[in-house]
Amino acid sequence: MGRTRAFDRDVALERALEEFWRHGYEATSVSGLTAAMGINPPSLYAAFGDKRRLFGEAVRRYQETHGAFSSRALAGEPTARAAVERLLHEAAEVYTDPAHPPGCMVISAGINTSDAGVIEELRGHREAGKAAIRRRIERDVEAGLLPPETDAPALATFFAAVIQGMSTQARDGATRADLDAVATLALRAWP
Amino acid sequence: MGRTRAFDRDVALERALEEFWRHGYEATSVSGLTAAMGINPPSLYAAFGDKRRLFGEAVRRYQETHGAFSSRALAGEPTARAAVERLLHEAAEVYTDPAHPPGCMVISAGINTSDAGVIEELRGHREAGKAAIRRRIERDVEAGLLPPETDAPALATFFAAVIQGMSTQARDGATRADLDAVATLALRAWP
DNA sequence: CCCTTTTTGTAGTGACCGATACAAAATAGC
DNA sequence: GCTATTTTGTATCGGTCACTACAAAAAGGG
Repeated sequence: MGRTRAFDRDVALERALEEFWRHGYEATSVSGLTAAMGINPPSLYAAFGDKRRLFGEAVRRYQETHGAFSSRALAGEPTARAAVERLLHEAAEVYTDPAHPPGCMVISAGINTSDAGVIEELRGHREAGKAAIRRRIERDVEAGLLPPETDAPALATFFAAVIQGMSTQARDGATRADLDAVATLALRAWP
Repeated sequence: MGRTRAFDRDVALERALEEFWRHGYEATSVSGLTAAMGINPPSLYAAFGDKRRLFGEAVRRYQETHGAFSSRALAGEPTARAAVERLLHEAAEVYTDPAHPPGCMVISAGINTSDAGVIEELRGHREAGKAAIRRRIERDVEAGLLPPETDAPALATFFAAVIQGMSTQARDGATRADLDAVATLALRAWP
């Protein structure tokens, strides 16, 4: 019972996600959000709580859609080498896709915000991504596919850093070809 | 003639620089600046013009002090390989120095700001840094120290991306040892 | 001393921030 | 149709933003 909602909650969330992606958490204003979502402030607050919770939902949606290539790449290849290679080249593709803002939302949206909860939430996702790379490499070490002296944590930090650098390069206007070249060079570090 | 200034302009500028370095351009408020500089708003505006021009002076000062290791490394080694190696390892040291904010101000301070002038100014510095790496590599190619098929632009983009990734990792709490390992791995891509 | 110039602290300016009060409008159950 | 419930648009809240008007205070030149 009651008046039915006049907007599509999922579509509005996707619009909000892209605002946060492009401008970051703090630089995204509620008026900018409502304009992008095509609704008024009371509708936003009734449907999503407040700006902070809307951001939380946007991050979750991002991880399940635009950012899901990462866990798919790490889980869907027979070797760690192939998994990381796919991860880097898919990052090159996604980060420069003109259909949405450049780079990675989890990497950039929390930079230069004062909300410690936002910073920690995104940092947690980045650390989880780094740990996933490390575990995928360790799996191949234990399986005998990589030398036992392989430094999986250092490699994971390295590839995480390369991916974060690719995100920044994409925001600076790098093309997919530029980032594919970065990915290829980074793989020369493979043990 | 006239009342003498009661604060040291250079010291105040360094304090402002660190505020911009830690919080970025937009997230740094004038009240935060005046608190860090130990002065009141009229003194800030009389001495530096406005927030935007103070930021410009802070960036110039950063390039001449904390960020000067970059051009020194590229100019002070006999080979491009040694220059880039020094560049990466000095970045690892500077980005994690607890005496000042982590990471690189030129890389992080402009992220998620709406002022297009600020974004463009910092992007210009980043592009100049990338171009300096490329020219240093090209010099060794022309001198016969590197194979003629060496892709200097791609290598420059790669090392620029690694440095930007190291800056983000430093902001996420990476240690100097972590970043030294990243630097060592990145150098495996050397032709 | 007095006059001019510059800096200082106080106390604000209008604009925008995130978040809401309120009542009209729209739906469901009876 | 009537009531209860939810959403809607308008208009606004107190707080903070970058910035400044103003006058007292502090210096130099005569």
